[in-house]
Amino acid sequence: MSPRTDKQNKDIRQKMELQILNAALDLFASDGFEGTSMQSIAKEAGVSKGNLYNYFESKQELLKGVLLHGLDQLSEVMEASSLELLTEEAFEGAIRVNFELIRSNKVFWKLYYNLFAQPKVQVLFSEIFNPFLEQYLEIFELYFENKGDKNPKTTALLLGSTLDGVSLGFLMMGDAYPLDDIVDQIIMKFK
Amino acid sequence: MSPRTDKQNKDIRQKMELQILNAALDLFASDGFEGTSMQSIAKEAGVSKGNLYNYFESKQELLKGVLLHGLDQLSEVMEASSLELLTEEAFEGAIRVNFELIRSNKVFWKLYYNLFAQPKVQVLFSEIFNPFLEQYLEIFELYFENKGDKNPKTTALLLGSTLDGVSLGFLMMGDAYPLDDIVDQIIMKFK
Amino acid sequence: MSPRTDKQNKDIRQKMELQILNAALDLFASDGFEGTSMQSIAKEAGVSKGNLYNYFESKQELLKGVLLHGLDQLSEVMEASSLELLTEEAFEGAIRVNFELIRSNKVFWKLYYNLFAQPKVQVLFSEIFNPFLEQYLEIFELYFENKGDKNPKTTALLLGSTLDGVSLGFLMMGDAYPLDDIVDQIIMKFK
Amino acid sequence: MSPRTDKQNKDIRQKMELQILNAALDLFASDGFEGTSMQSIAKEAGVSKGNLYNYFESKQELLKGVLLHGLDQLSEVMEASSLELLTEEAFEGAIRVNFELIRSNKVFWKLYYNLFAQPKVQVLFSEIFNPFLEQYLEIFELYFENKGDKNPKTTALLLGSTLDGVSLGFLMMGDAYPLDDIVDQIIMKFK
DNA sequence: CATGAATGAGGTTTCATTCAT
DNA sequence: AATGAATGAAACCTCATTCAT
Repeated sequence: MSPRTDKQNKDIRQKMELQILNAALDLFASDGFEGTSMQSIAKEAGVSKGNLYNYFESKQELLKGVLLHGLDQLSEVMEASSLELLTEEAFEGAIRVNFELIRSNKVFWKLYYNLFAQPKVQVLFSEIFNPFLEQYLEIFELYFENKGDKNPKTTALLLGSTLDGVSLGFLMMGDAYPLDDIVDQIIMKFK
Repeated sequence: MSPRTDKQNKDIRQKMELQILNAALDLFASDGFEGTSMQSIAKEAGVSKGNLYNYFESKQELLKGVLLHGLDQLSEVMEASSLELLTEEAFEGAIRVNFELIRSNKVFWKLYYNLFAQPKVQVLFSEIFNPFLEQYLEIFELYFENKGDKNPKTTALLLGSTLDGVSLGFLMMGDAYPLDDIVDQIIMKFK
Repeated sequence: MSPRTDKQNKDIRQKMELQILNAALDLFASDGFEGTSMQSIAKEAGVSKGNLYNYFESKQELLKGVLLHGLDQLSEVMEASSLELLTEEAFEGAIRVNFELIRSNKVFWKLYYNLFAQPKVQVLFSEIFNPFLEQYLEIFELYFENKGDKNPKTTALLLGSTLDGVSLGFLMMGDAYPLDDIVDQIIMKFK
Repeated sequence: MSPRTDKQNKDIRQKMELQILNAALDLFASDGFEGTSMQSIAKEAGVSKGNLYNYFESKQELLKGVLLHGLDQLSEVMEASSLELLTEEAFEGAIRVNFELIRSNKVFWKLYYNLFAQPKVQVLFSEIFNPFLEQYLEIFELYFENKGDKNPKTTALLLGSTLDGVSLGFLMMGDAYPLDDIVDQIIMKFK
């Protein structure tokens, strides 16, 4: 009956926070942000409604938390591919990794593209993902520039948009979408 | 003392319906389907809330009306491009026309991509656009097949996804997006 | 193209009124008063909503019309059985006729008992049916008094309530209710 | 700082639920089911509209709650009269008790007969009361059969309908209805 | 940090009735 | 007498958030 140590408290808090984030991610992705109630998140996460607000001070903040958490996980994987110049192999690898990431966390990416064109949360969305996206684009731009492309910026944008379009198609159509073949073609067309 | 003639009523109905459809399109596109209230549509259209329901029997039906109306306008323009085999010029023309359409009706296409990944209305969305999309894909598939492509279906899918991605990028970024250059590149890569 | 004569106009009006009354009766009986919309009555009767109000100035008035019309039809049949003293045969006949009436116009009686215990329309209901019911009771009272009953009023009330209860049961249960046998028993118990 | 204990919460819920049920019973009985708004129930019960829905998830469910609560109270009283064969005294007692119950909870029975012939809630009504009514009928059937009645089923039905009619009359007319005398007569006629 | 009862604004929809013609 | 477009109040219900404990 001794009081919990600080560390214990922190652990508990962290675990709870993770439960909430996971529950929210699942529900936001499958029912949409507006279509998900705080009630249902609380239930799914095994928390009381009131307690939810001790972890995230509003629904918007919770969404922000979910997105940041997803980005965190992403960053861990991508640490390596920093701002260096890509070799051809590294370029191909980056493309393939990109889709591995999507395949391994479909739910997160469904949410991502669900929010992509949603005006109501666009500011939040941009705040979070723009730095990430810009870095991505820069790496590609550098790569194309180095290959002698006259319009490396445009090509990088096109590649980015292609990745978006293909990701979206894969996420919507599921296994009917021949992702591997398509990735091969993308690489062929851009490498 | 005499009742309105049928023609008068028809005129009123048509004009009002159009007002409502336009108001709804604007608001759905800018605030999202769930984020738009029937109240606000009524106000924007200059109708009473109640009268809205004399024209569309539910919010869903109104959305359906908006989408079908957009598709109608589209079909008028695209009548020509029937299921014939495309020449290289026709192929290039089809791609360019595709983006002309988007440029000329950004609001509609914002709504389109806004709904694309929204679970709550996905069934309705598919019902309306799938036939249209499948026809599109078939035409491209035929074109690639005729060019000797071993995987015409895959290439057509990739092209479709690329168009989606680029459209989305253009709609989100606006004039900062170098659409013309990108379209040129798409044509180069696929022609 | 000569203008309609007054008589023609009256005929048309009468016919239309009847159509409305019948439509309203059907719908009130099957969906309840509050559950029936003026819209649906108009449709069923083949009139426009607006025109409905040229015949009955409100929903309440229309209900009143329906009830009065039903009572009218009733009175036609019952004219004979005026306030005279009943013989035993006439008494038995009256009971049997009562149920013939119900059998021959179930819809009206469904509405009758539907409204019976509905506070919202009770005033209207009483206004219309009380005179009729009181007359009925008086005849029975007279009959029982003449038979030497010490409490003819009470017996008449009990008979009235029994008729109500049996009618209600028959209307609710339909053919599963052995109406004929029950009527025989009522007559045996009261004659 | 500490949360309410489970017991406290349970107490609050129980008390509130009872308040709501009572308010709803009163209003449903006096204004009808369709004629009563959730708003008015909330006000009468001293709850907010929203909180009402924490207790009953729809208006229909609230009605169900009201009916089940009434039936519960009934069952407490009637436990004794199980499926045994009735003696003449017990039979007379059952009839008298029946009306005691009605006298002691007029509001509930007003609602009962108000719903009896209402199409919109008939399914719910049957679900709740049929088992109860069938048991009642069976007991009477048994009693009449044992007395040598050739048509015990019919007689039981007639008795049931008579009880309905008399209850209805009493509830509608109030003290002007000579209930005691009438009950005596019912017993005389059926015993 | 934890609970769940409570609030109240706002959402979609229905409908009796009026009105211009 | 006839039409159906239009109104606006009111109905049911949901939900993010707060609060007492």
